[in-house]
Amino acid sequence: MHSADIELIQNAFGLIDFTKDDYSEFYEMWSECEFKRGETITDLGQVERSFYIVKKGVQVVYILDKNGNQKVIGFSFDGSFSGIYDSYLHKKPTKYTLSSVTPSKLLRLTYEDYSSLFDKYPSFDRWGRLAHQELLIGRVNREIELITLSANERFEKFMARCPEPLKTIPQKYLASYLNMTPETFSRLRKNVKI
Amino acid sequence: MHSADIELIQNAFGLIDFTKDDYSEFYEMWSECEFKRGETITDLGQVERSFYIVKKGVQVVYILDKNGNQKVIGFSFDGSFSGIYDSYLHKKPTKYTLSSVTPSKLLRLTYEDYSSLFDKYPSFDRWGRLAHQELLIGRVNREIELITLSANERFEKFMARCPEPLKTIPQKYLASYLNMTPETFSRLRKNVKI
DNA sequence: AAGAAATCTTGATTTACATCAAGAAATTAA
DNA sequence: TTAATTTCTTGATGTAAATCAAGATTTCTT
Repeated sequence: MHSADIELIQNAFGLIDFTKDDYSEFYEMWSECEFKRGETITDLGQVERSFYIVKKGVQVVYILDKNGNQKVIGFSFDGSFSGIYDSYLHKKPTKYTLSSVTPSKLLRLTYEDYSSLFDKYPSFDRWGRLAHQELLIGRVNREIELITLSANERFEKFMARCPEPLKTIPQKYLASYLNMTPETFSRLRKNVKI
Repeated sequence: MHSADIELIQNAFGLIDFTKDDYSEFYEMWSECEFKRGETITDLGQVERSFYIVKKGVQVVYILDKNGNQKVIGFSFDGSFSGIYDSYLHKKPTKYTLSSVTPSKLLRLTYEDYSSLFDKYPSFDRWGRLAHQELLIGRVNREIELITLSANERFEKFMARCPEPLKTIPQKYLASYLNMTPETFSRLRKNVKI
């Protein structure tokens, strides 16, 4: 475990006070893995075995609708968490696919290690409460934008705050995340208010 | 504090082991309040001061879109939590309105008492982590349904699992929650696949 | 119980965005 | 570099659901 990785982990778990306890056992739980451009990390029907921190690259979680179209649920990239969370926590086959959009390096934590954290280090429950609270609020905000805004408004609002790593991936993923077709996305980009 | 209320609280905080500690101080934190049919509980622009457990009645959280249409984000009813959560936690004016659809009795907990819980009773952090985790998964599932399903599919899926208390409120609220107009909802009810 | 208010229904019309199609541009792989 | 592949653009057309409108029904209020 290199110091750069330890720093990455500490940043990802920002609400934990890492000066308080000895967390060496926690750091040792993580192992590195790599995925190629376009590689599927966790496929539909599998049980998610890992919780990830992204070292490098962009990953996408999508679901297939009944016409076989990919519907992007979310992204992960440098510094953020990744994985298919409900499958991981409930140990049940996933409806989603986690795919590596660009070549990626991830730090992986198994479910067994993840769950052991909360008994081993009491402060992780506090982290979990606050982290999930913020994730929940973020998800509701996205839901509001999907419900209340037009395609054009969703486009403009998203582009105004688009994280740097997402500016490098094919636009079809952003279009899908914004719940519109690549054609619509393309037209909005040219500022043709459709 | 009556024993029926204590039972209600214990059920709402299902993941807490109430046999382990003395929670009398916790029970005493709650106070009862009532709202009339159609009464606004927390209005747009206010800071939410309360976290609620519903004793009786149906409440709705909605946001106004730019045309002034109510967009229903969620419901609460007998036994569930209520309140405008992000405003409560972040102490900032809300974009939403919390309104009492039917005459309601709620048990209220102030933010000060809520936040004191986690230091007073360590097991509440565990509760918070797991409760928020499940809320998050539920919210993502709703998002998926909004994105991947047609109005007809959303209607059928929702009606198949519609909680009893919601069967008594005006259909326009359900329609809005399903992100469709009352007219569309009405047509789907007659099984006219539009 | 009667009147008022809100809600629901049904049909006609509109519209935002999807779909289809095909060529242009960019990116990847050899 | 060049061919192959993927992605992006642009126009023409289609459609699910919204909007508009107005009468019918239900629910509240007194």
